[in-house]
Amino acid sequence: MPELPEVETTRRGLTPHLIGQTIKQIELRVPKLRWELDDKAAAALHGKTISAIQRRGKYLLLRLKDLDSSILIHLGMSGSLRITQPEEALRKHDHVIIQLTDGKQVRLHDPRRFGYFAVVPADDSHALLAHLGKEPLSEDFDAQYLYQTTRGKTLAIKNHIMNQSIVVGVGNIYASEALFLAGIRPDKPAGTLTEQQSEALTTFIKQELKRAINAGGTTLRDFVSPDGKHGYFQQTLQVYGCAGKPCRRCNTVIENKIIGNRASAYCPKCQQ
DNA sequence: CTCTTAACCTGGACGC
DNA sequence: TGCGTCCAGGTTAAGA
Repeated sequence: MPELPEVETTRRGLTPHLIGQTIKQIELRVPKLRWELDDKAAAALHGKTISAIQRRGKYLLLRLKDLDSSILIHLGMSGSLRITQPEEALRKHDHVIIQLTDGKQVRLHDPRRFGYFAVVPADDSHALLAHLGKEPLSEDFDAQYLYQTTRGKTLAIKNHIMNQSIVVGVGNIYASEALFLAGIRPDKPAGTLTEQQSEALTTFIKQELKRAINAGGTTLRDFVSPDGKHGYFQQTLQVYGCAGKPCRRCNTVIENKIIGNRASAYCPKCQQ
């Protein structure tokens, strides 16, 4: 579910509920998600006030007032965060509960448990954050940067733009969509990208991420933003999940190819 | 260093 | 209804 637009939608949904709120208790209901969870570190945050919620790539960071630690959350493949009242019944896979002093709770729900919850240094020196690439919606991420980083690379361009140490937040859906719009085959060796293609790809990555954020994210399976609304960007997907169907542009059947262990849908005619 | 592969997990869809 | 198989939005550790 969560690529950059879904994480950003989550951040925006949580912000009005969490800013200025104080943590009463953090309950870790499983010993580990992607990695071990640390009860002691979580307990040290009791009584602390949330001052801001930031996003870095697909990570969420809850900043805490007067503390040199932050809460780091990753939603993995199936994670979501919801604001609930304490009397609401716990669902299976509600793994982390942050109880706030105003009575509300934030629950991290993650069936596949590929997500993560940790207390990390507020200076973002943690290994998971330290080596992240550029934010795709920043001016830093431009055609020249993409072009330069692809030189000499033989791996597929789709894998390159999904590499979080190059550019963050782009996952399987938006990589597939941006490559379609740019007219580039997903398995094209990254090093063979022309400057013109780099320009187009950069433009469409930014465009699609922005459009998806404005639409409230893509709803696949059960993605729900913290206020319970569903995103509706899925209605505008051109190739992702469309294998076997006619291309919306030229009617050629959309093909599916496994690239880097991930399903990759593309139009064999529109994308070269 | 670059690249590929397997692994971590559960649940839903589908075929028989 | 039930069982087996396949697939899924991400990431990284290990191996080639």
